[in-house]
Amino acid sequence: MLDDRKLAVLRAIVEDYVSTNEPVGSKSLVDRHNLDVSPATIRNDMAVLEELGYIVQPHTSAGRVPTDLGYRLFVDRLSGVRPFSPAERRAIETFLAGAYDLDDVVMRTVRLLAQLTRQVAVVQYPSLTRSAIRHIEIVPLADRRLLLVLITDTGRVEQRTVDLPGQIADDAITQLRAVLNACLDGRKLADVASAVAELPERVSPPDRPNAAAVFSVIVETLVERNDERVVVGGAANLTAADFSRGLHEVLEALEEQVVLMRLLGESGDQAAVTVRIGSENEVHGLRSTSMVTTGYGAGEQALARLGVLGPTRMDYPTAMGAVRAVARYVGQILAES
Amino acid sequence: MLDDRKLAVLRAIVEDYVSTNEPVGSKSLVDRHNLDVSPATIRNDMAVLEELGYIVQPHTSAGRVPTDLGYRLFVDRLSGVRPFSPAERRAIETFLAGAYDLDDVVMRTVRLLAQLTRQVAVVQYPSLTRSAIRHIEIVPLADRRLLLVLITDTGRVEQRTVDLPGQIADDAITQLRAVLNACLDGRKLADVASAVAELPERVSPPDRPNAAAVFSVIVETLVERNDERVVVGGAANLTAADFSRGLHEVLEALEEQVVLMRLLGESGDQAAVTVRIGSENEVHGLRSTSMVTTGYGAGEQALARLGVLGPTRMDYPTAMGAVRAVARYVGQILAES
DNA sequence: ACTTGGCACTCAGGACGGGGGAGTGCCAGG
DNA sequence: CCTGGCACTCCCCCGTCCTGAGTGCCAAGT
Repeated sequence: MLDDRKLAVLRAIVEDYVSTNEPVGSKSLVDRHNLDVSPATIRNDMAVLEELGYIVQPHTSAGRVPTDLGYRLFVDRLSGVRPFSPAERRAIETFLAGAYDLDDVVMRTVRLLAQLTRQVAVVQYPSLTRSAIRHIEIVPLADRRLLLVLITDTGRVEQRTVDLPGQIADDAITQLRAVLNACLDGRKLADVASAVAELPERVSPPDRPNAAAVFSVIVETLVERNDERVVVGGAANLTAADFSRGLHEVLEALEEQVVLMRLLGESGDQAAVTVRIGSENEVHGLRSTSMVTTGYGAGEQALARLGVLGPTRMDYPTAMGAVRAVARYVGQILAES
Repeated sequence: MLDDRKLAVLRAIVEDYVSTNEPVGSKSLVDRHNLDVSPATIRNDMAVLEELGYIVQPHTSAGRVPTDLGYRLFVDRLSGVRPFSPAERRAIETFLAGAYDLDDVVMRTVRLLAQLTRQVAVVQYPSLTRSAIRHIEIVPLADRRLLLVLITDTGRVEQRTVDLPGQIADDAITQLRAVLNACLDGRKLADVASAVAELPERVSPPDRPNAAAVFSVIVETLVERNDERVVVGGAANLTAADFSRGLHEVLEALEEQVVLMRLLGESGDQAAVTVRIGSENEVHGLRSTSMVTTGYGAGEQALARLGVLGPTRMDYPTAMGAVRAVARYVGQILAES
């Protein structure tokens, strides 16, 4: 059904279309790539490819354009991941190495990805749940209000205000701080919920209502409210691709943190680079875009995901290479700090 | 030179053009607004207005379009600020009141502004330099590395890692923490630099090199590196206005924090709503956009600025009203927390 | 069973060419 | 100073034509 030449034709169509943005016809195909057969032969192959749903023609008497299915076949079987040259790798590394805190790492990563791929870059903040607590700080703000600051071993700092049911004395705060740090330091955040459950008995009875308020905020922050932020960059690159009328929808989708989270999260394998093409995205406004994502993290386990988003007509090998390389180096940076 | 009717004509032209996005002619003017004179009279007025540079016609035998100068006159003398109805105010208030921390306040503010004005919203994080230190925390991360966390009375939390020249003992950290909090708590950040200068003598000599490293990071963070972040939202609204080819440039400018800072910062009066129209923006890519900004802050002094950005063809009264109202309520929220 | 050249066919897109219409400037009269 | 009338100017829309790239099909060649 799909002999080698037909696959080669599909690959050629994808490559040409990606680089020229024009439907590609049989004649220009044989010219550009050195397939040593005649245009007529190619036409027959293209007819088959079209029948199978890998390509379409926008209108009669026009060249062919890959379908989502065609791109899918392309990334799955026809294209590798373009590896990055040592020079490029060095550039990535030095660019990221200059960062001085987590926010900065994330910002730099977004910029870097956007610039490397000339697409929209999307980076999720390292997840809380996989990391461990390094320190908890409590600061009185007002009479019945505290500021709770949580520092994780990935360098992330979470802050939350707590409204207390009653007054609280300074030494009670000191006690509470000691208890919290004694019991929670070094705990994986995933385990915190259960650890917190046994805390109340360590607090002197009169302070328990206040302590309970603090505890519930901790649990809420870390476990239930899984509000990973997602940072987007390079939106200007969207104007290069012509989404005709859809650009508005794409931009809208990019502003919905929830939507982005879903897109990033729905990938199977954490370590591998995964590609979601066009209609494979369930999000309505992104039916004509593709996402290339992968997990990243300090060490082995993935803490979060990052990737790029662009038109389905995208240079997948390069995008995949960039995403993979950047993820790797961000992981290194995070592991070091 | 500019009698009342001519001003009325200019106002009418601006209003019509803003709402229809089409060059407005003499006839449609007298129809829509009840100027009780004939089209010919209006034509004469328009000729004068054109001569003075307030309006132009895109081509002969077309209606007139306001120039930047025209809009300028409009906002300065012809339009007030559209006040918001009590219902709208309540909506703003309740929307913002749900926020649980500073990040959330800023995010909500951006969304709110974008939605109210259907333009791009721009919100600067509350400035550090105007606020005071509420607490400083030091947490050992590794052998020769500390995490420094600064909490300000505006609820902002700054974090920075410090690389130390030498080892540091736990009790030295405790001492350092005590010294810092004793001397800096409640200080305005603007005064911190001088306060820090006298700190070294309070530290026991052997620890001074390490302490110095910490102090220099503090000063650097708070004073020299004035890295106020700017958050942008509602970029999708740009697609409604037709920037033909310039949309790319606008999006690019919006991704440059530095550019945004300059735009927000360059305003004179902190409290008033200021408008910068088209070519009044020195930034290259934003020559066809206008910005409406104002300062906001807890209490009287402005901590930072916020505003909206859109095409020069913008509903200025509404935009100004929205910016003013939102700034006011954000200030309230900040003052409370 | 493929491949190839030939041939007729299709259609998007650019060039050309009128109207139609909205708008203007000017002028003479109120 | 305002007004109606009038001639004029272009943009824009619409229909027409034409060209060129590309296709599908077929009959002949390997």
